[in-house]
Amino acid sequence: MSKKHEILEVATFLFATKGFKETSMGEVAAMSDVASATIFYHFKTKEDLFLAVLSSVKDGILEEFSHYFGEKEFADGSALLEASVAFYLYLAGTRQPWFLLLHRYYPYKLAEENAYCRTLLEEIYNCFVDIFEKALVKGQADGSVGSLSPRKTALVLLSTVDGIVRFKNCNLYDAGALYNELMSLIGRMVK
Amino acid sequence: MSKKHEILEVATFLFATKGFKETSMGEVAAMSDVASATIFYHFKTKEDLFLAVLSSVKDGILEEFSHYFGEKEFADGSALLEASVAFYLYLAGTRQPWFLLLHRYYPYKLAEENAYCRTLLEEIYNCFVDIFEKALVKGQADGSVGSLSPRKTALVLLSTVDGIVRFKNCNLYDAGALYNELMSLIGRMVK
DNA sequence: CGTAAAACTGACTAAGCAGTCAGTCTGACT
DNA sequence: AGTCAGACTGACTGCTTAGTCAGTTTTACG
Repeated sequence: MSKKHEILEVATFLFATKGFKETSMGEVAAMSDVASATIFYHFKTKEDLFLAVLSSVKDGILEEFSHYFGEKEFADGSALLEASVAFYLYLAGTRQPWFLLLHRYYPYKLAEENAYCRTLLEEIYNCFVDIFEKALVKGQADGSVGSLSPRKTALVLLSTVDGIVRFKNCNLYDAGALYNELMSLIGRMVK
Repeated sequence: MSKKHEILEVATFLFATKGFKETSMGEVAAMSDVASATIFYHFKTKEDLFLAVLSSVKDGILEEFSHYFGEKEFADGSALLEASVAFYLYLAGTRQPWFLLLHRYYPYKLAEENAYCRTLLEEIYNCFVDIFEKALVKGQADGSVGSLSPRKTALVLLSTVDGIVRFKNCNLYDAGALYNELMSLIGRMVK
């Protein structure tokens, strides 16, 4: 593994688990087995390193998405919707650092003044909203979903699953224990 | 206003809008029109100051809650549930700093090693979950809510509204635009 | 091999930070 | 007036940190 890639992986982990300000470049360097000046050779500033991390997270999410939905076929919109929720929860379980990162405030603060950061966040969240919206539209076409605004409903659905993942990552309660309840509630919600 | 109280108000605002690590004691002192040593006279450490802030937020939430639900009567559980969601959104609008604070990761990180912090967070979230749960139980008694697990459903509802508030505070999309949709979706969800 | 660019590093700097301390000020009570 | 406790402060310290730089090592290639 190239040192640049190693730095990126370590930084992803530390920014996610400790936070941006709480992570020092020296720490990243030590864990990457690299001199701290090496980080500044590959990434101009600490903020630059963060943007590279966020970009790699975006790439990872888009890749996982196409891998998960790539070849599968779904009976109807309702089944696709359920699979979409399951995908989100699966991703949050296997890629916890990504979600820890996205549940911190720093990226959104940075997005206020940094257009590139804003773009990255929009791509990530649009991806998620689109998954839900497409399932709802498909469901309305085949009759498995009732009449409602697909976009707005998708946003509410994303809020719900994202909220559950956040609470889980904050150790407030367990997402797994809510899985069945969540699915039946969502089913009734969009019927 | 006593200087101690002034410090607490300024710290609440700064911890909420900038974050714990990103806020310096010097900054709090300057905005409170106080010498920085004065803060350390009233609060032993920066962490202590944060806990005092969180505690005052908890008190504020409990007070707002009893004020809002104090004398009102509700036709049925369904109406109470709607009022509960409205209360959460109202609070998030009028007391944005409280929610910005609660949507940061720092308090939950601190809660892992600090029992007092954990207690404060539990009191806050139990308050919210209880509001929803009580409405659902009342609704099941009067028939306006279907058969479902009140506690688990309350957790899902809290995730939903909390998720919407977070997205709004992160400038991802507007909670207001979703109000009507949200209410009708929740209504269908618990029917 | 030679050499030039790219990758990497140790030693450094300047700034910002939480927290301390010795002492001053204020106001209440005698 | 005297005194005493609590409120407050300026000046300081020791530590951490992002970022720099001049120089060394590694790599790619003719």
